[in-house]
Amino acid sequence: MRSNEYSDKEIAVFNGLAELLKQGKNLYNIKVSEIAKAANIGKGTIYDYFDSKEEAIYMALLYYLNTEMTKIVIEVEKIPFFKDKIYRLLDTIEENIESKSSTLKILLSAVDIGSMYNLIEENEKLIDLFMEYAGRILSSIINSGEKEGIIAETNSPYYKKSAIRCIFIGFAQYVNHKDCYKDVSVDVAKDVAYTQLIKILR
Amino acid sequence: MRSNEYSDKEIAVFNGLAELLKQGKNLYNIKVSEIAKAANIGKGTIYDYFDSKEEAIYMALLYYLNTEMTKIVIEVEKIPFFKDKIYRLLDTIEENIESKSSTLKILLSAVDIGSMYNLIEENEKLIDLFMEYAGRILSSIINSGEKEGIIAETNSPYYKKSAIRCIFIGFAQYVNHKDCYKDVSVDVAKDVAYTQLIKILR
Amino acid sequence: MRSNEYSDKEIAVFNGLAELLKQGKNLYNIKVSEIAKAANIGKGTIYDYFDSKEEAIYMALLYYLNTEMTKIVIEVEKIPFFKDKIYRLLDTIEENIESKSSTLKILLSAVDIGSMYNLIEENEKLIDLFMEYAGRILSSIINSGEKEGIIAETNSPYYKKSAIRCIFIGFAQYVNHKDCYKDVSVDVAKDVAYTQLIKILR
Amino acid sequence: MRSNEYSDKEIAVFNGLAELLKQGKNLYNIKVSEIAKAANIGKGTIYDYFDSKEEAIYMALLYYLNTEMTKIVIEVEKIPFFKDKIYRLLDTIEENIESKSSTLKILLSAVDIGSMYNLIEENEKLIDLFMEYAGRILSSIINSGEKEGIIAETNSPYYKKSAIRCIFIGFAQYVNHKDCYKDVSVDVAKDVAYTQLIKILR
DNA sequence: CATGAATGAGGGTTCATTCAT
DNA sequence: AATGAATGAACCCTCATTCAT
Repeated sequence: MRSNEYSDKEIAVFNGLAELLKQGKNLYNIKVSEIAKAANIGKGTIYDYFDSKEEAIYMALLYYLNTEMTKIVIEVEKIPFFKDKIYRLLDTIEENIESKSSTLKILLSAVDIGSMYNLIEENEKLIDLFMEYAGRILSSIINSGEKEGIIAETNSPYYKKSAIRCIFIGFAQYVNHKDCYKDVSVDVAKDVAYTQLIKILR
Repeated sequence: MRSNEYSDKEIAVFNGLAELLKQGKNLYNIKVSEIAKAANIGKGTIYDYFDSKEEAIYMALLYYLNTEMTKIVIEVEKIPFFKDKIYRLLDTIEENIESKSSTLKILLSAVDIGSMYNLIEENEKLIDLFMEYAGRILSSIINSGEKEGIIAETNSPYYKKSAIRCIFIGFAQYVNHKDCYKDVSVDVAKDVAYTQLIKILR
Repeated sequence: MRSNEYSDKEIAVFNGLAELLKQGKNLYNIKVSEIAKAANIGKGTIYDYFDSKEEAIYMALLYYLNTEMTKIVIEVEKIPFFKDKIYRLLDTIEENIESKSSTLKILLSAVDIGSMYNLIEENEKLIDLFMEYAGRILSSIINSGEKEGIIAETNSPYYKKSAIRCIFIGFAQYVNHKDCYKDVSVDVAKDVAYTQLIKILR
Repeated sequence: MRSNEYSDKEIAVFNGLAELLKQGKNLYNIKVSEIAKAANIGKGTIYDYFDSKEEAIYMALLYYLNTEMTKIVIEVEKIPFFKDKIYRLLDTIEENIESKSSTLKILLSAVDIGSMYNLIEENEKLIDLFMEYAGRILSSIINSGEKEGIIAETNSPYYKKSAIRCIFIGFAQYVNHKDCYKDVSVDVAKDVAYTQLIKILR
């Protein structure tokens, strides 16, 4: 999925939308006129490239999901060691949730939200796409873990995948509700996550 | 938080809203006239009890969060044994996610969605309230686990809580995306979750 | 037109309405609920005595027009001398325009406004009624003026009446836009009015 | 205040509103959809040029007050002689009150009515503007009257102005309530007005 | 008789979409 | 191709009126 599959105007719309979301606008109140302005194009132009506002938003989410997840997948696949992969992803999760301007964060909250528009079917595609990327990341991690003898190969594939997924989601929850855990630093939370993961997978 | 804190009309609005959500209407497109119709009251009556559509929706979410979570907390606290508690909650998660008509499911997806309206602050309250209930459930589980010697008391409170939370969220993910795991039955997924939990907590 | 032609509730509505107008509420935005509250009766009760909000307002205007104008007519008719009559009316005009709480002032501005509601026909009645009272006042004045030899009887009845009317309206204009005439005191304005009147009628 | 300060659409709204008023619609019940229809534009377009219905109405009143009063002022200032000025204005008053389609008549009744909307402050501006135009007309008349020796210069400025104003308002009253004076023709009423004026000013 | 809770028609305003330029 | 002025359907909310108590 290369960006040059999209025209300049489409990219402009995607970026304009991302910009608005970063500024705190929420996806549900967003107006076409705002998108057009943020994209520096005329309102009518959006309708030359998209059939509706909803489609434009959906395409933007899709674009960013691909862009951002591809970056992460590539990055993780480049890291040779299990532990480094895990910590890199914990860092990524932290950054993306903490940062107001993380397109991924917006995406992740948007994914479930897509249903707001009558794009439920399309929404499924977004989720599936995300799962696909997640699958690739999990595979890469399991690969390393097994090579390094950290993961007991007797565990079922589901067991292994769900274990890793759980740990990441658990950490994401921590970051999301950090203020509920004032006595737990981020580094401690990461170490806890890693320790738990090791225990499960052994 | 007893229901008789609310007037009949308020309850009617809450139920009407739940009804609509169960029917697949989504929270973002919902119209006041639909709510009124579903609640079997006049449109204007809503405004005798709530200041705005948004407030009505927020109050409904709050009401159901309290109602449903209270039920679950009470149920869990009545169960004496660790393992039974875990399996009961796994069942609850399964039921709530599977069932189109689960108000809790709607709630959980709505909670993060509440931000759509300009009730972000109120939305925080909803999340905090959920976290509070979740905390009570976790405490009850940990209590049993420690009594029964399943949970090593040397683990930090955060370690214990996050472990349990992770496992539940992980299972919720499974149920949500069941079709991605066609070779894994629900019972297997539950057993995996329990096994993982035991491993982490030991 | 004695007040005992009206029931207590009707009087309550009239007074409530007057109260609201004195408080600066304007006749066009006034709500039935406000009238009911000001009248210390239930909203529904108004409909036991009036067919509609508009009718209630119209009846109140009529009531006050009668009440206030009757007072003025009686007062003027009691005064024996031409000059005193004129000055008494100039005083009355001043008081009524100056005072925020003058029901007559409200009435006079309301009279032309009555057309707002679809009571144009009724509005005509209000104006006619006012003209009738005005006619009695003018007659009384002319009577005195002629007896005292201030008014030349050779003038036509229209000439005489219009002269007096003009002078009063002119003074009313002065009071209404007093801030445009900062160098003219009220007493001077009254004297000017009287002087002009004498000149015309002679 | 030239009309090209306004866009075509604004003028269309002004004219549409005037049209509606001429048709007997009253300012208080007027609907945005009616204005739009009368202006031959879409309802939404009004909101591209005005912030609210009230603002649109206020701007229309302002526009017509300026337009109509400017016309009258220019006309009067062109007339060289005192008597002709007076009779011209009496004619103008007659025409404007008689004609259902006089925008000025509508304006004058609207000016005091403006208070209905919450534009009381703006309403003041309208009245002040009217007074300003009226002041120019009075000055022009007095100027001629003094040159021609009709007005005794010993009279105070207020005396002179209020005299003229009174006469005009008095005549306006006659026209407004013509049916109360069935034995007085318009021409007689004008002559009476002029005679009275001469008497006062001498 | 008196009430005020309930109603729903109605209207101001917004904003996605169109289309003439 | 690109625009943004214009549109009008849609929807939230108000408030005059009703009617069960």
